[in-house]
Amino acid sequence: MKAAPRRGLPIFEAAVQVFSEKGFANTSIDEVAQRAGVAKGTIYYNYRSKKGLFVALIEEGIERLEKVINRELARRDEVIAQLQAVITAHFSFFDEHRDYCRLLLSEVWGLGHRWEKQVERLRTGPIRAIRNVLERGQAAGVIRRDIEVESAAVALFGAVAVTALNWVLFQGRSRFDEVAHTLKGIFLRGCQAHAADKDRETPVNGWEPAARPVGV
Amino acid sequence: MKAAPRRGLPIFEAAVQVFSEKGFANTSIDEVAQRAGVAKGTIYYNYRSKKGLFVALIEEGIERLEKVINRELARRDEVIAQLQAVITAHFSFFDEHRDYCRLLLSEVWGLGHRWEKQVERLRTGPIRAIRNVLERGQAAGVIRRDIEVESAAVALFGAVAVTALNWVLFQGRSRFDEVAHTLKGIFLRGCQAHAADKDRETPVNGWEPAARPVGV
Amino acid sequence: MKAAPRRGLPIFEAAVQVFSEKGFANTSIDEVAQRAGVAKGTIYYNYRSKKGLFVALIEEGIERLEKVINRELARRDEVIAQLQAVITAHFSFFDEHRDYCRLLLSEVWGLGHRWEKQVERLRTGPIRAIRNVLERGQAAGVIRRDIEVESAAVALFGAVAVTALNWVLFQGRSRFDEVAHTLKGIFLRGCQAHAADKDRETPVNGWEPAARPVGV
Amino acid sequence: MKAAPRRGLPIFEAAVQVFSEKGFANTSIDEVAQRAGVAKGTIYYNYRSKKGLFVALIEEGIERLEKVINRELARRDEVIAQLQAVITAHFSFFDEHRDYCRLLLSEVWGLGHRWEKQVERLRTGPIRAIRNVLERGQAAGVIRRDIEVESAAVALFGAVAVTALNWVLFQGRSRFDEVAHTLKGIFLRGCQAHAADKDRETPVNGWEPAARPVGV
DNA sequence: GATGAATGAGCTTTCATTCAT
DNA sequence: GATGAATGAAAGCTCATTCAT
Repeated sequence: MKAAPRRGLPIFEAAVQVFSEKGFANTSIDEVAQRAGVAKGTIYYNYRSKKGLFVALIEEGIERLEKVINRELARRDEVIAQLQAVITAHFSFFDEHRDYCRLLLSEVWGLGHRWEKQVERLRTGPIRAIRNVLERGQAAGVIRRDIEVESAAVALFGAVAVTALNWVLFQGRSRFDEVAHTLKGIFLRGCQAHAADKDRETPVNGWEPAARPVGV
Repeated sequence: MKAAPRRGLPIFEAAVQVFSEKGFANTSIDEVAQRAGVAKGTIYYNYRSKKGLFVALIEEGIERLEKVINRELARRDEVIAQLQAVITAHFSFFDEHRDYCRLLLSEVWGLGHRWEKQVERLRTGPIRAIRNVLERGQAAGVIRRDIEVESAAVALFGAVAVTALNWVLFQGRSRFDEVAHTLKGIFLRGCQAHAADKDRETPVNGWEPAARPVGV
Repeated sequence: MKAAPRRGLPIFEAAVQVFSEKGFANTSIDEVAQRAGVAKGTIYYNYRSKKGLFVALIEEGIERLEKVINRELARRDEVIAQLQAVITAHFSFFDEHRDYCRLLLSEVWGLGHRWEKQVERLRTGPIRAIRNVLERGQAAGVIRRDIEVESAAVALFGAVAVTALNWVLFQGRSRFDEVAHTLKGIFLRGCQAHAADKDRETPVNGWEPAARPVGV
Repeated sequence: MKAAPRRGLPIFEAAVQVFSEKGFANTSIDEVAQRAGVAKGTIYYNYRSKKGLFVALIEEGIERLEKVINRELARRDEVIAQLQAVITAHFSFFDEHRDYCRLLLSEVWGLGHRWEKQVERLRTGPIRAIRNVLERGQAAGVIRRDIEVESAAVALFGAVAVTALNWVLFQGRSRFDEVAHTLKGIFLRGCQAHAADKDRETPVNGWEPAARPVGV
C-alpha cells in the first residue's frame, strides 16, 4: 500500500497544485518533484505511478467534498434547508479548493472513460447525496414530482461546478454571496413544489415533450 | 488560406472524434491522420499545428452552437418561450455532438488559461445570448429581478453541459425528453417571476447571505 | 540538362541569397520559391534537386572568380604586379559577393567531402591560377624559392577569404583599401625574393623545422 | 549543473567526431548517441539541446586553442620568435584536431550570425592574442607599421586554418613541416620590419590604393 | 528510505520530393 | 511549362519509469 504520503504531505500538496494548473497530461513528475522539494525517485517510492498519484489526489478530494456535504445535511432535518446548505457548502468547497474544482471538471468529468472509477465515485458520493435529498423531498411533497431526481442532481452539480469555476477564473464584479444566492434562488424555487402545484402534476408552463427538433 | 479544409472535411471530422475521445494532450497527430485516411504531413499542410487544428475545431463548434441558439431565439418573441427553446436546443446540440460537449467542457472550460481566447468566445457567444434573454425578461418583469444574470447564464450553461455529458456517458433508463424536461422545469420555474413575487423583491425562502461557512 | 535557369534568373538569384543567409541545410526550397516568386514545383522543374541547385550556384561562382582572376592576370606581365592585382581582385570579389564568400568558405571548403567535386574545382581553378603565378615568379627569381607554392596559394586564398568575411561581418573602423593594403603588404613582401636573398637559399630567420611540438 | 559531461567524456568526443564529419545541421542526435554508446535521452540529460551540445564543444575547442597559443607566447620574449611559435602551435593544433579545424572554419566562422557569441570568442581569444603580439612588435619596431594589426591577425588565422584544412583533407606530397615552414616564411617576412624599412614608412612596392575595380 | 543518472518509446514538426492537373 | 496538394521519412525533444547506489 504505497499510496500513503511520507511525513507531512509535501508531495501531495505539490501535486494538487501542479496538476490543477496544467492538467494531468501536461504535468511532469519532474515539476511535481521540484515543487515538493524531493528527488524524482522519491515520488515513485511513494506512489506507484503518475496515474496512481493523480487518482489518489482525486479520490481524496471526492471524499472531502462528500464529507462536507454530508456534514451539512446531517445538521438539518428539513429538505429545503438541506438543499440550501448543500449548495452553499458545495460552492464554498469549490471556491476554497479551486484546484479540485478544475481537476474534477476538466480531467475527471470531461474525459469519463479514462477515469471511470473516479467518475463513478463522484456519482455515488456527492451527487448521490444530493439525489437522496431530492427524493426525500419528493416523498415529503416539498419537491416537485415531475422532475427526474437523477438529472436534477447532476444538473445541480454541474451548475455549481461550472459557475464556481467561472467565478474563480474570471471573478467579475459579482460577489461570492451574490453568486451563491443566485444559484440557490434558481434551484430551490425550480425544484420546490409550490402550494398551488400540489394537486396538479403538470408543469407550470405547458411545454411540449421536446421532440428532438434542433439540428446543426 | 491554409486554414480551410480540403475537399469534404475528413481531417476535421476525424480530429473531432479523436480529440474528444482522448483529450488534447493524449491525441497524437498520427492517429488523426490514420483515422482521416491521409498522411501525417497532410494535416500539417492544412493546419499550422496540432494546436491550430484543435482551435479551429473548437471555434467552429462554438459558432455552430451560437447559431443554433440564435436561430431558436429569433423564432420566438416571448422570453419564457425563448428560454425553453434555448434549453431544448442547447441540450439537443450537446446530445447530437457529444464530441463537442466533451471538448468544450473538459479541455476548454476546465483549463481556462490554456484556451483563453476560446473560453472568451464561449462567454461572449452562447452564454451571452442566454444572458441577454434573461435581461430582457427581467426588464419585462417575467424573470425574477433578484438573480444575477451573468451567474444564471453560466449556471444554465453548466447545468446543461454537465447533464448532457452525464446522460451521454451513462445513458441510464431516463429518456431524452425527460432529462430536457427536468432541466427546463427547474430553470424556468427557478427564474420565472411569479405573479405573487411581483410586489416583493425578497426571495421566496429567506436564506441567509451565505457567510462562507464551509471548510474542509 | 535541366540545370539552366528559365528566362531571367530569379530562382538563381533568390537561391544565392537564401543559401548564403542560412547555409545549405537550413535553407528550404519553400523559402527559395517564395523569394523567387514561383511555385515550389517550378524549382524542381528547373533543377533536379536541392543539391543540384546548390551545386549550380557554387560552380557558377567559382567560374566567375576564376574569370576575374584570369582577366587581371592577363592584363599584366610582371609577376609582382600580377600578384598585387590578384589580391585586389580576389578581395574585391569577395567584398562584392559576400554571399559567395560565405558559401565558399563555410559550406564548400569546410565540409570538403560533401562537395568534393566543387572543392576540386576551386583548387584547380582560382587557387591553381595563383599557384601558377607563384611558380612563374620562382622561375623568374622574383618569388622566394623556399616556399612551397601549393601551400602558399592555399594560404593566400584562405587569408583573403577569411579576412574578407571578417571584414564583411564586423566591418570595423578599418577601410576597405587599408585591409587590402595590409594583405598585399604581408603577402607580397612575404613571398618576394629580395635582392639580398638571391644568393642564399636559407630563410631570413633561421627557424627550426617545426618538429610537431604542440599538443593540447 | 546539467552542462557538465558525465564520467569521462564519451558523449563529448563522439559529438566532436560526428559534428565535424557532417556539420551541425546534418548531424543527428541519434547518431551521436549511437557513436557514444548511450541512449538518446542521455544526451539530453547532459546537454540542454543539440545546439547546447555543439556550443559546449566549440567553446571548449576555442579555449584549448587559446591556451596553446598563450602557452607558446609565454615561453618566449621576442616578438619574432613568438610569431613563429604561434604559427607552429596554431598549425599543429589544427593538425592534431582536424575536427575542430573543420568545425571552426565551416560552422562557426562561415555562418557568423548563427553562432555570434562563439565567433566573438574566437576573435577575442586566439585572434586577439596574435594581434597583441603584432602590436607589441610594431611598438618595438620589429613589425612593419604600415599593416593594420586587426586584419593581419585575422589573415594569419585564416591562412593557417584554411591551409591546415587543405593539408589535412588532401594531404598531398608536401610534408607537415614544409607547409608550416612556408606559412612562417610568408608571414614573418611579410610582417617583419627590415632594417632598410625602418626609416621609410611606405610599403616596399608602391601599389595604388585599390579603388575597388573588379566586378563580375 | 531516498536519490538521480540513464533510458527509450513516443511525440510534434519539418521538408525534399512527386505527380496529377 | 508551371503548379501546389500530398506525402512520409527523419529529426529534435520530452518524460514516465527504472535501478544501482
